Amino acid sequence: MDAFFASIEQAINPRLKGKPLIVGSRNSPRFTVVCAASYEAKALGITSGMRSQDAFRICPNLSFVPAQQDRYIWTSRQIFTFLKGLGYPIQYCSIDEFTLDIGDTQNCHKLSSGIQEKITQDFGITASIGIGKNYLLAKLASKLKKPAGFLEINEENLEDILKGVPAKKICGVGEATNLLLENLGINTCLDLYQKDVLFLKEYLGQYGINLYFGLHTKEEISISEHEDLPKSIGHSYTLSKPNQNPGFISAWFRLLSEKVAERLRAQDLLAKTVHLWLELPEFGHFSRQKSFSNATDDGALIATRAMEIMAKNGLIWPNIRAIGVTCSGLILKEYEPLFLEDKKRNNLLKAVDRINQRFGEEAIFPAVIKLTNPTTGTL
DNA sequence: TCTGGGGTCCTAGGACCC
DNA sequence: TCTGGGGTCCTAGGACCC
Repeated sequence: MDAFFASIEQAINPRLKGKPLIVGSRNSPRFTVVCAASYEAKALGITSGMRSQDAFRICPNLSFVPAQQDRYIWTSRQIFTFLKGLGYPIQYCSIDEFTLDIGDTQNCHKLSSGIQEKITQDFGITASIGIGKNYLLAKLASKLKKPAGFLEINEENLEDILKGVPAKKICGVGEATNLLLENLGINTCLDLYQKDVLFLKEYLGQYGINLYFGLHTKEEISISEHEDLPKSIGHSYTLSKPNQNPGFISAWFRLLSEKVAERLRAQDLLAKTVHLWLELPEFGHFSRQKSFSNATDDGALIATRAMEIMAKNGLIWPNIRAIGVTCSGLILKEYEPLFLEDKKRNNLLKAVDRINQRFGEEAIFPAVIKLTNPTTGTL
């Protein structure tokens, strides 16, 4: 989908249509970055990832909408369900991107325009479609004609198209890799496409091998019964200014851990590993992880473990600017707890989840994480 | 000059097992 | 205690994507 979050906001609110608009990561236009920019905003040079203050400098009468994840997730699911109904093997790539294996379907142009019309009709937004023999080429094709575009890369036009596109347009080639490629004299996608696997292996290691086969292999998407488990679930928050108050910091540990735990429980997952991530004004980024033998979906325990990791590394209430808690080592929760104490705790958490589902996300929560101003993060 | 927040994959060294 | 060889798991951190 094109400028997904911004397009949804414009579809819902007609007053925003045709206007430069950004969707911000937080409620306030200050202290936030651009999550998505409408095409009208992009035309002025506003890009996602940019600080919203800078965006306002470029365009003072920019419209601002805080991100409303629920809407985007809902729309994404509706589109996924529609695409799945077409009967081709499908893969979820990200909230606004899906891959279909259409095999040897002859008239892919007709299929594509049908999909595009349906999405525009039902949701008021546009999609771009790329066709290729594998994910990397299809994804590249979809990027080249945005918005509302269609491009097929096939054996006949492949060289013509790739020779005019810089190599860094390929998904996975970022700044560091691009610099390496430039030093090897590889500037266009075609340069990269024509290198052999041994050459790429020599200079890029395992990544070079993956890149070679990713570009050349004819790919198939298998229809797997169970959806893949996520690898990690995490939340982080940047404070408006550094803080080292133990009560304040531990409240944030708990809040982030609760958000993670809630998502674990929603997907019937337990986590074995807890990652702690901190940004310390004096030291920069700090991250440590630890695995535990008993996996958990309890926010209180996750918070305790995160704080243990901090203390074990000699950090006793350091001055903190940003804090993150992530869980990995995720396994499916297949059995209910055996012991009475665990069972009671489990039932309590389930009840809390049900109350919040019914009455809103913050209907009930541990008292220690009561924040009077979530924007500034004051207790 | 990283600004925020949510992710994935890969590397390389250490601990530990047989 | 060191000699050899094979393997897994854990951890820190880099690169990249949206």
